[in-house]
Amino acid sequence: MVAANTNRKSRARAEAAGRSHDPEGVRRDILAVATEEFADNGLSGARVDEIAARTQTSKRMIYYYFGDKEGLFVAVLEAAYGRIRAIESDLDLAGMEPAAALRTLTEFTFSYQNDNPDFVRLVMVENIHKGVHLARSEKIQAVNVSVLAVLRDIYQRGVATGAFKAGLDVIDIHMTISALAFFNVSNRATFSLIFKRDMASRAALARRRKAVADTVMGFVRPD
Amino acid sequence: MVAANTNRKSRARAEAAGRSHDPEGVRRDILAVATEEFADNGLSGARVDEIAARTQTSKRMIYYYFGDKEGLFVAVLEAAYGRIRAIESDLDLAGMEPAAALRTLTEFTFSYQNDNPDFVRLVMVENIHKGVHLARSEKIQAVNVSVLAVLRDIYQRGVATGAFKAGLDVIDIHMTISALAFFNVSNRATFSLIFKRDMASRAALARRRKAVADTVMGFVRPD
DNA sequence: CACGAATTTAACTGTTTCGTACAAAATAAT
DNA sequence: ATTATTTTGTACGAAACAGTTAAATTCGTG
Repeated sequence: MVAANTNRKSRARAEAAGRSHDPEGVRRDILAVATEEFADNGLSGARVDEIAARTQTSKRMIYYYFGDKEGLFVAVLEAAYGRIRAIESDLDLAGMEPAAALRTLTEFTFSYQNDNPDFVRLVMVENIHKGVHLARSEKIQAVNVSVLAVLRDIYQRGVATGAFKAGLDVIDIHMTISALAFFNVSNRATFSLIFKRDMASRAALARRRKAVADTVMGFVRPD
Repeated sequence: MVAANTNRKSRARAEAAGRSHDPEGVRRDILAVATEEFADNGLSGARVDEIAARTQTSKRMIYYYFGDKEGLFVAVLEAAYGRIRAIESDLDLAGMEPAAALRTLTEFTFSYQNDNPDFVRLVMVENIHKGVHLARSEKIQAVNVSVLAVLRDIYQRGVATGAFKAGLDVIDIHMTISALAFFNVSNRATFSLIFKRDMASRAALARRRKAVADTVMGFVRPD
């Protein structure tokens, strides 16, 4: 009942000395490369051979650990969703004043998506495929509901103090935040091309982040 | 200087009688099928053989008219952008009161994107590919700036009457409208899966359309 | 109606790509 | 010591796939 080679000591040794048995390290290596490859080229566009070539290991190991290409994609999605959840739970918004908390949450979401275009692009790819891989994964389903709890707390406190308009749907608010943050990454190529607008520079991001936060605050503002 | 087989009479005859030479009809047929196929499966995921099989014509004609798979994709994008521009220019917002005009424009955009998921999905696909096909097409570049002129007129009139807050960027407003309308289609699969929210029913769309319009109005509303 | 240009048909080519087979060895757990 | 897990490496099969060759048909035009 002891976890195989996953305890800290043996793993650390394996990595440091370049030892040969390090299943978790191999998985991480494959997942990191596959994340980039799927984010760049989509599910059909990504090449298993190319992923294998860019890892420290071989194609054989991809199939050993992930079964097939789609299994690898599911694992990549799970890892990506896992990362954002881990970071989200680090935010301490319960102690802040409602308006400040909502603005902070919005700006954090915006910054996270912009700092992690691979996550956004994976979600785009998964949506092109109608969410079938997400649906297949049990791990992910429970993940993102935690954001809603945080937001619900902020909103209810805001309504109580009169800072926010009553009667809004928390999922609506979340959708608005997500949409505005997501679009800046997902549609950057076509939008900036058509409207000749830089969307990736530090200054442009700061400007847009403020506009997005203002938009969200405008939505919850009482009449 | 007379256009070959493209005048109305001969085309109509060709279609009606099932005649063999009908270049424009063949192009339309291919484009219609390819639009669905690319929107469903992405650029790499779409299969030329599958597109060919679903047309009335053969694979060879795809290459005859569009050169290669990417050429076909560019043509599909051009046609999709062309359609939205054609409809947008039909809206008569110049005569409306600024607030009503902005709300109408927002709701129209929302409805158009939701009624035309293939358009949204094509734009997603193109963004996965960093906009390289859009960049290659001269036709599209000039297209979408017309929306900005309409929006600029509305906004300036609204500022003049005091209905809107001054100092906003028209592209920012457009981006907000686009993001909120787009997301409802682009991320429907993953979002509705995670948050167990129906986003496609008539009632859900009406609700969300109002929320989106309220959000936009909140953004331009004076302090 | 002749003749060159445009359009269409049908079978074919060569490569890419996912996934596996085979054969064996190093390492870890018990 | 023995059993299970992890790793290496190459080569290969079979299907999927984008794109082509070449000839035939139809059409506009003089």
